[in-house]
Amino acid sequence: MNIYDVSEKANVSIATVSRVINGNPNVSEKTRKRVLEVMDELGYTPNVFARSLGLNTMKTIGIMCADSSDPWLASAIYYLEQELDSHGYGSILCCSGYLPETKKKYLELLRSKRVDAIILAGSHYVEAAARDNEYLLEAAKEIPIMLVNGHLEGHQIYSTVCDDSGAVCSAATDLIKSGHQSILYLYAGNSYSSIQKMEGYKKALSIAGLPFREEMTLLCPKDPDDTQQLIEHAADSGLVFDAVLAAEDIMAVGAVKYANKHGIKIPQDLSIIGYNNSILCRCTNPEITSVDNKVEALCTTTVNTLMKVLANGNVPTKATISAELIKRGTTNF
Amino acid sequence: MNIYDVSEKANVSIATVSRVINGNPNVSEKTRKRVLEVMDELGYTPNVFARSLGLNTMKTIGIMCADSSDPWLASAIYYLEQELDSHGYGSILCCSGYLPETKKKYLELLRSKRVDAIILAGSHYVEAAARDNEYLLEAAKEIPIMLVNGHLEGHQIYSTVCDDSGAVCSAATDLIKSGHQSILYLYAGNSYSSIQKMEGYKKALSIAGLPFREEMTLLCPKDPDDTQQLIEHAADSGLVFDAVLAAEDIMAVGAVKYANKHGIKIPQDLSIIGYNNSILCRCTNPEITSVDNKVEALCTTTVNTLMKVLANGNVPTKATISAELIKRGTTNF
DNA sequence: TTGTAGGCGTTATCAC
DNA sequence: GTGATAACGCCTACAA
Repeated sequence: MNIYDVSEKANVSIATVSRVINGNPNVSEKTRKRVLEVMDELGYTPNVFARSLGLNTMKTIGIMCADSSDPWLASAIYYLEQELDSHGYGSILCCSGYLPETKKKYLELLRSKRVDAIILAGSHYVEAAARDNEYLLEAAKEIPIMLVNGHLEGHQIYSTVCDDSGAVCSAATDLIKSGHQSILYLYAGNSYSSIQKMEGYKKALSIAGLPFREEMTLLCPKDPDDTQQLIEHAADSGLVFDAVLAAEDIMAVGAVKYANKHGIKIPQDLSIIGYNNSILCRCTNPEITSVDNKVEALCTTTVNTLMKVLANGNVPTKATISAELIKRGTTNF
Repeated sequence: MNIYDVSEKANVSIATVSRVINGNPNVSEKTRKRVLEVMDELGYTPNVFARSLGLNTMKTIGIMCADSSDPWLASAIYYLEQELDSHGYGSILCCSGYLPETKKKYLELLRSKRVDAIILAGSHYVEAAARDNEYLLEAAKEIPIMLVNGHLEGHQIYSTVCDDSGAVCSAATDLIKSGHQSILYLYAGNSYSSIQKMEGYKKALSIAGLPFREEMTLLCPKDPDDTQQLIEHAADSGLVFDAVLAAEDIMAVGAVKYANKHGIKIPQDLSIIGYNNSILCRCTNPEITSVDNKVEALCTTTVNTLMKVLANGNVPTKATISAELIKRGTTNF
């Protein structure tokens, strides 16, 4: 079943059939109708492989993420897929893991599939060391690279980021203004957004004239119980704090568990703010105040930018979106 | 940059280059080496479009799910993608939503992309009414359809399911044996697995000689607060229960919130069991006892079955995996 | 062991 | 408005 079968049955040339398929106006209404009927009758669908070969594009975008089961990334994937689909693009998904080598390997894999562009979802793709980002610059020589919540300068590299720094700074400032002096900061690593967030924390302290103390920052695993233990250990060692600001909701959950376990009253004796505004915030008692970093907006903006890029439009290489604090029971403002 | 460029530079025919690419043994070691060197030097990658056209396959599997941001589906996608990748297959992702029309549309979309098979992740694809499954049977005439936690009989349709019925029955029986007489059952809808679970609940009651009472089952939305309110309303209306068995963790979270709000002691006055063993179970206080329905095993089994199918092996059309109860603080056994 | 040539199903460029 | 025909890049009989 191919274009020849259709052309034969409709008594036209394959060129005409092709025109009908592609909506070329140079076909008489009569012919078009006949061809469409035959196509329908035969249940004909154009072969995408042949079409891709000729056009050298599959109208497909590669989406990379470290781990699609991470809640934030999972919803990012959802919004990206939906938005791409609405623009007539398909998506091929790769979970690259967090290691540089595997990231590189999967990027190559996607490139070998000749996707039209690659979207890197999440802030795990831009490393602190410039040489570790070389592979991205390299790939961007060939196809557009879109970063969702990561930032890197380079030809054909476009970033859409949330103002994580500003959001954390603002959240910390809210805590300080409502009377908190010692904010324990829980962070997850040193990805692009982790660094931004940490800077926001430092900035808020600096604005308020409070000193930044290394021991008030805790590198936490992405697990509520492990986080709880870490906090417990810090407190046992004499660390005093009246608020917890977490770079990820899951760590804020750990803080809530810590407080509940030790009979510390939330928010009277301990205020807690999470980040991402995920469903986890609504599972604890009390529910967690959290920064909504606008996954959906990040994703739709990314796709819209990409569409402009693919249409050879001129587009800014960096777009920034503002976060929003969602107030719940772990804070008293 | 194509096979001709390589052949020219290596002073061999394109046939030889092709043989080298495809690991055909009929090439002298010397030639192979030279060709590989040239390929490397030129940075040559075979064009997948041309290859796909000739072979009529892209070594790509379509993955459909209702909503990739659902935690269970998100991890299913993760495991499917990883397992497919390890077998040298790529994955095209589609989020179809929950409506029959859109499911159908996306299935067609995937088919038009000529994927080698389609994996339907989650139990939302098999409807109660036979005629609503017609589109699956139709598609299965052309390519293999794999159901992850759904079951449908048909040519080229393969199912891998968790024994949801047995798991719920066993959990309910545990509750009954530990002294509970009135188990409130929270369910999510009437998908394949929802029906299985409900049957498990009924079976446990029947085995214990307890009556099944319609009013002891609550159809809940996938939201902890809405679920909590629903339970509250039922209790206000005079419904009495000493245990809650939920078909999804998120509803169990709602039950915990209900108990916490009303000062009901868990598990002394109310036992709660969830389903999926997701991260949500570890966010509440106390943590929720939950049924682990083995997403990873379901996914790897599905992919392994698929690989056999694609290799024309003879494989059973249905595989069943057992669930496991993970005991935590919301039960006293 | 290696090379030649035909086919995979489109799209696009010419003529007419 | 329509039709022939040459790409697109690869694989694979079949020949040598």
